Amino acid sequence: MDDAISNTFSALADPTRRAILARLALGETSVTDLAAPFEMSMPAVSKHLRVLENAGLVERGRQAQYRPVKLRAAPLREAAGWIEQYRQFWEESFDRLDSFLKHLQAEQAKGPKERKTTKARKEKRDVRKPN
Amino acid sequence: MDDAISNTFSALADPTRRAILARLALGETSVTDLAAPFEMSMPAVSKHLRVLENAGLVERGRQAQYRPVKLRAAPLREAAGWIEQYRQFWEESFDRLDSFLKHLQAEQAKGPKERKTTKARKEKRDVRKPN
DNA sequence: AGTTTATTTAACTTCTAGGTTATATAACCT
DNA sequence: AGGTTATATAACCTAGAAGTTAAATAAACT
Repeated sequence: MDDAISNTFSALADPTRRAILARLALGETSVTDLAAPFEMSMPAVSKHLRVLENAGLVERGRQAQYRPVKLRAAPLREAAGWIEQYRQFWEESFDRLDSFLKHLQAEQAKGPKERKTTKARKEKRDVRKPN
Repeated sequence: MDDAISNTFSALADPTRRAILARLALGETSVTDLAAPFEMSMPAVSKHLRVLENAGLVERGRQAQYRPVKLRAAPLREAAGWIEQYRQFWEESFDRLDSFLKHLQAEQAKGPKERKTTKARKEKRDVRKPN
């Protein structure tokens, strides 16, 4: 895992971290505060915060002994962007393929000769990590 | 990791899997096809597909020896939903907090007595895994 | 029936994520 | 200076993720 989006999604994949983010939406606060609702040690929370920070989802300040944690929305834009870029396409292609396959099955019922996946293999194309 | 959203984000956190999904947006295809662009073994890709399937992002059919892989958009809706639910709030709160903190710092410059985080601790509230 | 093609399963390895406890650092308060 | 509070770091453990190779399964083609 080294690219930004992977980091973002990975950070969001943990319920504790999502809860922390949700809490932070209510406002900036201290690490101890953030840790309170969870049945886990402070260092564990500290690590989660480190993950969130590495993903750029969170920023840390300093006020006396406190290291207030603050949200950063930028990576969220990226992540949401990635999903949206495909999602609506997928919703379409889901329906499109669905009807297409029904059509194909109806055709195969008559003459089961040509195999769709064989053709698909021929038009193989290099789709290497389009991120 | 056991909840649906965690599974979805976790599945999306891998660039190989995102590439597979991107490829599938072009249409349903076979496992061999999907594996082709990657420098990894078939079983590796098979495992990735299993992950995507467990996350509900993909559905598998059967046509002869082939197990065509097809997209499912539902979990994407959920994931995008989760992000959007907070994102716009975060964008706001980011600005809100920013100006708030500037105001606070200006105040502290005069009389550095009250600590913001101390107050925050008192109004602590149980935000246990709101998913 | 035997071979080829497509895919999965099994049995491993290696690395990392997420947790622990114990200790260190840093700033505040007497 | 000494004690308390807030947080981070170190050192460790365990489970699981991601990859490998080798073998098993399933359907097609002669």
